[in-house]
Amino acid sequence: MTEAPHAHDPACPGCAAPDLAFSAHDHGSCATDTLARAEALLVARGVRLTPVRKRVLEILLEAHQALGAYDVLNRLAAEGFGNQPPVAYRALDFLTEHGLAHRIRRLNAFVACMHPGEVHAPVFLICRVCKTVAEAPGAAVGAALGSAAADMGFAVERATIEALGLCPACKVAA
Amino acid sequence: MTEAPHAHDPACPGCAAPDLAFSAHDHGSCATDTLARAEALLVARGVRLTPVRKRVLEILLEAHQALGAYDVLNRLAAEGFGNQPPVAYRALDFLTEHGLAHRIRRLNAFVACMHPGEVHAPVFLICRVCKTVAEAPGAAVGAALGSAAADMGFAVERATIEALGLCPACKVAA
DNA sequence: TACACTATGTAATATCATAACATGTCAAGG
DNA sequence: CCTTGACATGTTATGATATTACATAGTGTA
Repeated sequence: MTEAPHAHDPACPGCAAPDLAFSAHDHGSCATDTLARAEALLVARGVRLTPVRKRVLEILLEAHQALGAYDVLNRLAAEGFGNQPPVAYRALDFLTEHGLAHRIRRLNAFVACMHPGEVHAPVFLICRVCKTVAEAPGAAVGAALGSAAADMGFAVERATIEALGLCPACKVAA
Repeated sequence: MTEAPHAHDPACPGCAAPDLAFSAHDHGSCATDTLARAEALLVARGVRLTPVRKRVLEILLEAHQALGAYDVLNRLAAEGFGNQPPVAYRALDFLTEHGLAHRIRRLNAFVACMHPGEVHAPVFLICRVCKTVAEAPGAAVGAALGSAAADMGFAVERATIEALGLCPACKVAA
């Protein structure tokens, strides 16, 4: 991580994000932890966390919120990496395939996964006011979906489950 | 409907689509029924099913599968309606807002809703082989999602639930 | 008719994503 | 050590999806 750890700041949109969700926490440590876990995981799989890929993962972790591919690209370009879309998309695709990042289709954006390696059917909660994206445990939802699909003879392989609504903070404010 | 009713044809991708899902049925009648229900519903709400809107709904019903906005636009343009994107997007947005159509985010596409007026948290099953989109009953999935979200203090307002996998026919073929 | 309201048409542009190909990097086998 | 093959990155170009802004036209009502 290049960003120093910092305490919870209600003005920071990232402060209600994945895994630690809508509660105070230390960005720096959760990000470094995640990055370390990610590296170990990829080594175990025999694939490489190259500079671009690593930097993209760091960018997502630092932002601690959903970023568009072009947001990521701009930051990469500013640091001397290639400045064409495929540079960002390739790294994001790689991270997504390996479960280190998730795509939020509703936002055309990507977030770092906060618990890489663990099996999880991700469920995303998107606050329509502050745009914060939280990753909720999705086992029960996934099971319900699998069951509804099975009733129709359909076999689920992947699922996109995204809820739009109000996070606790914005609910209070409203 | 401008398309004549026809019996189930395994070669027709629409023949495994919303509501009647993955089983044989009569396209013409399910489409005309749906259109009639839609009209009644809008009259009751005091909004207008104008020519463009009606035609877009018909196009979706005829296609009986997910169509991109530009697919819809091309058909409209061929029939003398405007040929700029807003023409299609406005009609599609209107239909979506009134529950007459749904947006499939994974496909950047739209499908006609087969049971307008009924409250339903739509769940979509997308076959990765034949691209067919089916709408499954989503009450249980929605409830699970609402509950998982509530545990984190998040209030769900809308949800996107889309599963990618294999439909019965393609499962057998594989 | 005049007015307000809604809907449609059109131009221009923004945003998101991929195909195709050239170049560079690196480690394993000769 | 050097070749070779696999993988990764850089770059050009283009395609696909979506929106903003403004002009025009229809609709119902006072």
